[in-house]
Amino acid sequence: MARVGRGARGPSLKALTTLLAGPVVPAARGLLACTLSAGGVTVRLTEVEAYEGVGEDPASHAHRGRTRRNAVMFGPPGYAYVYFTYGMHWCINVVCGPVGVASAVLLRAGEVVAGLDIARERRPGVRVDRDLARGPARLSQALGVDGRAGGTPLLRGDGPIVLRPPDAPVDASSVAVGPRVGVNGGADRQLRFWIAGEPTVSTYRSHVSRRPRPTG
DNA sequence: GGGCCGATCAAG
DNA sequence: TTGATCGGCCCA
Repeated sequence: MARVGRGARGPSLKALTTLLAGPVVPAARGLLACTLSAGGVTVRLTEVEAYEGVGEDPASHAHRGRTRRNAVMFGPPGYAYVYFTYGMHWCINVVCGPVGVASAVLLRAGEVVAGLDIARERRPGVRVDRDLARGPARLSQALGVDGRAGGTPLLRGDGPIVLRPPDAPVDASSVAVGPRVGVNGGADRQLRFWIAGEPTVSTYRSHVSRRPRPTG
């Protein structure tokens, strides 16, 4: 769909900036295959989830309106919303939409493409490189990202986290869609996007378990 | 001021 | 299947 000229070259930084300022679904799709660099490690994003803003998406942190915690979501696009959950995990979001619209994209998984040694150090016990950034909290841990990176710009290139457009665009036919993970409200909506066939995608909960009833 | 729950992960 | 572990948010 996206006709980006210049051969196999992906979208420009400017194009990505524009994309993030718009509706969250195209923004989420456009974040696939982008690279994210922090703390000496670079990952290629393989799985993301879109979250709408106030009112329409019960699963969104901004659903109930603006609070001190989610204030970044209401700001300009292209900034990091980093939140802490389950008493131990950090997760990274890219703020989307214009100022006042609190949509965001949760970065769920990626493939480590640079800084492999550092990522392995940050995630001791991981046997397979595929698992280094497989899952939102793992992704943050591999990059060494925590709450301190919250509210910083991602596209400017001078912050703790640097987001760059993909080297090569993702073919639309290779993007898979499904329901979001661990979401109660709005679970029926198809707002999770990943690159089909990527081993780094956390597909273990891609759909409801279909285990047959023991006794019928 | 108190209690509950969460956009998770890893081990049994 | 369940424990770990703590900040945000709701209710009193």
